[in-house]
Amino acid sequence: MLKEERHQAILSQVELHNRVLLTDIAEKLDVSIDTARRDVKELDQENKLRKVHGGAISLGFTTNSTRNNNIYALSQKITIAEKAASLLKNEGVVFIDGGTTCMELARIIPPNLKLTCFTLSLPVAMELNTKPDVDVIFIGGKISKDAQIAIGANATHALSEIRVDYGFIGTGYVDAIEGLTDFDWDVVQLKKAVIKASKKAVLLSISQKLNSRHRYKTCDMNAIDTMITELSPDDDQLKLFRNNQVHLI
Amino acid sequence: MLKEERHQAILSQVELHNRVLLTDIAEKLDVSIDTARRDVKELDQENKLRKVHGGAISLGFTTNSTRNNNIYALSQKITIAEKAASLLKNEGVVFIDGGTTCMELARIIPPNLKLTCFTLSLPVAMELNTKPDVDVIFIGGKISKDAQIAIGANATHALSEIRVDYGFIGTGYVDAIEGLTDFDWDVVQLKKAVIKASKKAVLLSISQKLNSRHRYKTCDMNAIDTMITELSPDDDQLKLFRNNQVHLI
DNA sequence: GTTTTTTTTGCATTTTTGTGCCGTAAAAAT
DNA sequence: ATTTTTACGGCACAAAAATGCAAAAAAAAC
Repeated sequence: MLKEERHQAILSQVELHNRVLLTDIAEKLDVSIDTARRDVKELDQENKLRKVHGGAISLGFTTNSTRNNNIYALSQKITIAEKAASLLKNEGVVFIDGGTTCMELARIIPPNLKLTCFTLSLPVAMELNTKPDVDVIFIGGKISKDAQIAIGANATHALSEIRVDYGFIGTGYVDAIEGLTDFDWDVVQLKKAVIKASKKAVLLSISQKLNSRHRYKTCDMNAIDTMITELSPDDDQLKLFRNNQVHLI
Repeated sequence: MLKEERHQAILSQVELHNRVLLTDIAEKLDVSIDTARRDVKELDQENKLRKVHGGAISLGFTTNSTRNNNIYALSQKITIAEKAASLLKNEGVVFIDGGTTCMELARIIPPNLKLTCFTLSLPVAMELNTKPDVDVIFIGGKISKDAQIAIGANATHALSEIRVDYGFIGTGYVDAIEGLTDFDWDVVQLKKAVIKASKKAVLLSISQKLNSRHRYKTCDMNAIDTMITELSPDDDQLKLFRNNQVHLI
């Protein structure tokens, strides 16, 4: 059997079953494990598949990073995400909310950092799932069409049974006096539950949201342990928030 | 024998078998290996075939495999998905599994069909979420890195509390006698739970998976209510499955 | 018809490539 | 912490490709 033929056979196996074991290749194509390994290695270098310990998996699984390039205020959100990432510790257990800012946080998690991440957000879960050393736990429930997060009693209840080191959350509106507010009642219920489940609640918010408010209240500012904006902590725009016992980063 | 004759003979061999060995050419056409090599080299330069170490392979053979960079056997999977979609009824409650075939099913759900869909798969949930009239309920749990589905006791238990009209599932391997098998133990546990939670279990599988088996068993064929392949129900390849009380579509 | 030139072919030699086996290192599993 | 599985480098052998050369065959020229 020609090498090229084997390569084709391996690729079709990978695409058919999404994964293949080296031992299976060796047996099926009647070659040694070493040859199977070398074949897979070459195909991996040609980007035809992805080699993993003990076998290979289809690229289709990993290349679905359809990055949305037109995120509002992306650079600011990346700044925030980087600050937030500095709080992450190896072997930590955290919650990551939905929303574009939290999505950026998920995206920049260093590849070798061991984490356990809870989330309610489908896109965040997908992104986290590309990190080899991150355990992802999705809190199930009915999925909200626009926010793409799980909502409802089921999700809220599931949150009541966990306790994480850090809960990274976003909010629609934030004000030094009114605290965190939003216009979606379901979402507010969830966020309350998240804050309760977090030893430390970390708010990620771009400065444009400061001093804005809406209908339903998530919590007071003092329920927030740390607030992260793209601004320097001693920026004038943050002076109203220094009265509260909130850490600014 | 003229060179041109040999070239024709080599080409016809390649077209017929998709491949040919230099040694076979030399023997069959009664020339030395060197001549065979030189012939193949020329044909390769004329782009009539592709020369590889030890022989030659048909161009179609390789371009074919590089073409389906997206999803393997996509057209077949769409055929299956369309058949599966015909089972969907308005206001129905169904479960949709992960995998590329089930993903196609999720994709082609008609926009005005009112459905409640349970799923364990992140990509399927994302896709379903784009349908305005589909209620999506994600069954939470630890997310499996490669399959991108929720696994574990939590998910299994959550499944035990629901009952859907149809459970559309995929499988890694299927055999008329051995039934459905897979090589991921966690996934098998999940599928068992899905089948239990379904009034009718519907298996979606392309014909290439027929008569293949692996380590762990999901269920016998008779646990499946309906099996859908891209083949016509009276196709010969399905004859072994007619003994079971499985509907074929 | 013969000679010359060009092309083709086969052979020997060297170089490259492919494959299996082994020992050890690294990673997972228990 | 120990055992099992998997990965990787080196080695050896075999198969194939490249190269150079010379003989044979075919084509062209005279």
